[in-house]
Amino acid sequence: MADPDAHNHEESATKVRTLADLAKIAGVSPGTVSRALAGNSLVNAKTREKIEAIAREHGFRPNQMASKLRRQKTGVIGVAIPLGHDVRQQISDTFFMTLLGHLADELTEKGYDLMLRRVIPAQDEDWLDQFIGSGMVDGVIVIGQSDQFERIEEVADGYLPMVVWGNHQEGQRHCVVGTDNRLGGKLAAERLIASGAKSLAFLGDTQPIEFAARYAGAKEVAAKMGVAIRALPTHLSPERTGEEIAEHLREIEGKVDGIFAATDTIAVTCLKELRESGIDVPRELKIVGFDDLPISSQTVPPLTTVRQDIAAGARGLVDLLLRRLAGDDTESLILPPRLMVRDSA
Amino acid sequence: MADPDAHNHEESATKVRTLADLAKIAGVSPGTVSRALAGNSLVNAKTREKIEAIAREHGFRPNQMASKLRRQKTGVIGVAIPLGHDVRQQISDTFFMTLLGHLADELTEKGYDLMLRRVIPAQDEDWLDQFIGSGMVDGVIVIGQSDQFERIEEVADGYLPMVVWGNHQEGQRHCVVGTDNRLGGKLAAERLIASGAKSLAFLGDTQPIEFAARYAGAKEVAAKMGVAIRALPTHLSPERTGEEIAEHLREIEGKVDGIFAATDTIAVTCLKELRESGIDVPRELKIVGFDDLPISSQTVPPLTTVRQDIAAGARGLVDLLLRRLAGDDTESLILPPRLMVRDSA
DNA sequence: CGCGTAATTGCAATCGTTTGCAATTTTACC
DNA sequence: GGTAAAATTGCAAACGATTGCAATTACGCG
Repeated sequence: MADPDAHNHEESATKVRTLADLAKIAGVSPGTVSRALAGNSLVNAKTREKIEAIAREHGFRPNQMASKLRRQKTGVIGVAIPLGHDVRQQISDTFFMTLLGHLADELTEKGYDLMLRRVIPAQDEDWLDQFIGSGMVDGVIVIGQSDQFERIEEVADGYLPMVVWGNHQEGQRHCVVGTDNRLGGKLAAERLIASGAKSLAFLGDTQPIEFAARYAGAKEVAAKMGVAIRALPTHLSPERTGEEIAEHLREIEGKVDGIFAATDTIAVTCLKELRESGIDVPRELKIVGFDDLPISSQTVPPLTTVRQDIAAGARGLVDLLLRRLAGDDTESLILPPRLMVRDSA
Repeated sequence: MADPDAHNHEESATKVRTLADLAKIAGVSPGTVSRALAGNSLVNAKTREKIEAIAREHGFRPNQMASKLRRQKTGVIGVAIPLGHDVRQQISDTFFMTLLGHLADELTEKGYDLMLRRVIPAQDEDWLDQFIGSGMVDGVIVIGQSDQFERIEEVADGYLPMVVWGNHQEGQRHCVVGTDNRLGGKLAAERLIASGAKSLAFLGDTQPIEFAARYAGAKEVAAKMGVAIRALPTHLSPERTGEEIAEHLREIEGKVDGIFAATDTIAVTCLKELRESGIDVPRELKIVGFDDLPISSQTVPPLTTVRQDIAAGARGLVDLLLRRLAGDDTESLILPPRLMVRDSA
């Protein structure tokens, strides 16, 4: 605090870059410096203060690589975003990005750094082992199972500190945090039917198991209520999606009066296309989305959607991962979805 | 390829975790294994193949920490997001997240990993030195100057491999990539005035220099055209912003007929509040935003806004950083904004 | 077949910290 | 003041890969 010249890092005659350098100046051994800087060890208070002062004066900071090598832990959590089906789909997807933001918050708070890696499994089927085996991370969070369910399962058998955002299936072996997609799908379908829809369509790719589960839930309800439902595969890549949806809409015009969109992003595009076609929502066609993105309350009409609690998801992911790092073989965490009734259905 | 049992990583009697282990099996020295796995060295082709086969069979991967320590480079680029004024403002901001996504793409493509760190300068004024001095990254990209302009300047003097997303100011020393905010502000104001606005308001926080420059540009045009303009400070934190904007709108009702929103996020909220108040856009009130987020073309009415080319920005950031890593003291890169005329003004 | 050169491989130092263990200094107490 | 116990500090061996230099082997050619 009473440091008269904290700024002259540059001026200091001798560059001190290693513990040894600093040790020489302080007149102690490197070991002592290490302990002093680590803080909690058993070093004489006066010695520590002196060392800390010198360190501050020279802007010294111990080399992390060496430290991590020696301690065999990195303090870094890897976050992988597999882009399975539609390349470039998710990295620009608001939902995943928001989740990522929350993850960054949570991890930082717990003192971990976050290493982000976008992977294209199709190009490199070894992606997960490589990330884990790289020795760069203490644990891994995978955002989205994409079409990599099996691979993740395999890895999970031999690698504890991994948690995945995605869908939970009966008997799966990897630890997952995610919304109950099937239930969400049910809520959506129930709502559509309750508000008068007689014939439903699911807009989205049914390959990814998250989406498949949403569709399955909707299908179950539709079957029970004696309502038809069909799936219209829709990609998420920003360029094609508009055109594709427009096509679908033309195709189903008059035949379908209730749309369950796999994500809000799709739903919002839908709303836009419908507005341009002069089709009234919700009178002629009802729509329910999924996610409850910030935009969804601001569309016209405001979107009825199934909410995923992203912040809770991020907290869960980090929480479980830390427990796993501590050796605990945690259970999965399934979050309840919540129907946000607004005006589109 | 002709590997009869590539799967039995687990079964392999002896765990091979180090170069030395592998070397023993292959009957060569660790040095040779290192060279063989590195690929490009001068190792006998047959020896290399044998080593690679063994490595594959045992799922061996060299320890990164050791490698990085020895080679004195990490292959990791740090990406810092300083949350200056409004904590939690930017990490959930669509614009920054999209930029981050593109950065991840670009960096991955160039073979770098990305370490993400969210920092709250107010809590830790040493954030930048700490990130750089951590020895964890070869270079740093800072997303947004926030209120940390001075600190960044200081650091830039002694640290070459840093590039910042943000605003460019006459004579600044750090290398920046960003949109010409002042010009963007001018475009916005010109558009508002051209479409008939007689009295303008700027909605946004004028503290961050990016926003300040946008406001300055608008003010310049307003002054030249003899039109009034006022700034209405608006925070970006998701919770308060709606209420705050509503308040502003009540306050200026009738007095202002043209709004320049500092970001599309603000503009979209504005549109929503106005719709609820029954104020017609653009007839009674015109609005121009900034960013051109994906949502902006889907609002009602579609938002006229100033477009920032995020992808080009990310490419520029990475490109300049790599040149700086190679020792080149690069110039800043200023991208031209583009007015996207839609229906809100 | 012998020798010179080129192609491979092995050796051993190095990157900078951490940490168990031993050595030393303090402190406490009789 | 002396001795035992406690508190500090120093020593030196890891951590695991890389790489300059030296040593060995292979190859070409007269």
